[in-house]
Amino acid sequence: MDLSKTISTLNNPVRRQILFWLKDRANFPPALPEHADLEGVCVAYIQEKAGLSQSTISSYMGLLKEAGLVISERHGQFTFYRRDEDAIRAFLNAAEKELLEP
Amino acid sequence: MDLSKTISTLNNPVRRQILFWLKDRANFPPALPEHADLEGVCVAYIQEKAGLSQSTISSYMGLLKEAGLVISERHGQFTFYRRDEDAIRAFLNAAEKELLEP
DNA sequence: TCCATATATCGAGATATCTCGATTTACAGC
DNA sequence: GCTGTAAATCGAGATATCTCGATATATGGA
Repeated sequence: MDLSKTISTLNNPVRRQILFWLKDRANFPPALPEHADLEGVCVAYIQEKAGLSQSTISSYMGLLKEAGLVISERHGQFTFYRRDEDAIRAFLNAAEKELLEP
Repeated sequence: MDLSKTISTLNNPVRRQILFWLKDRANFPPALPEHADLEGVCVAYIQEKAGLSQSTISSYMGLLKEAGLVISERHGQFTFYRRDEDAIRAFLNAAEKELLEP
């Protein structure tokens, strides 16, 4: 849990929005039939929703992954990203611990 | 509670450290006798502890104040800064609400 | 009023972040 | 192998942040 790294990753409205959208698969177009049983959302869908370039979203997802906030899984040509709920909770706990008294 | 603004204020190790130090007055030199009954720490003490320039610390304290994380009170030539515990808790609650499922 | 001290503000150079388009890599299917 | 699609990486210009020293403002005391 690198608090500094996580905070700087979250210090961007688009990355926070992506993390928010990833709470619910229904925020994205339905998965292809052959991906029906896979968790996560592929980069192209996230990109379309966010309205930024493919390269930007790819690197944003890389940052979110480095910070441990998402998990990625490759299936064929597709990379699927999903939230790491445990890591997100761990970040919030660490932030509380640092910020709150005593 | 402006989450974006608060996060970017916290996206700096020195500002987070200051907020941490302010948990305990004992992290700073003892107050002058004439300030014994006042809450908070003056800029010069914070500056000395942080080891950055006076102007930098003054503007950092301004940012922390703008973000609502600290409260300032002027007494004579001195400005005393102290944590706003309620606002800090409010930030953590807002962060949880945005980040956590559902 | 004049001076000293505490803090705030200003202007600027160095560094980091944002975001893009172009290119590269990885993979699937023919 | 060749082609097409998905994603990752690269290089760069625009913008923001960091941090400083210099200056301005506020206040208290001689």
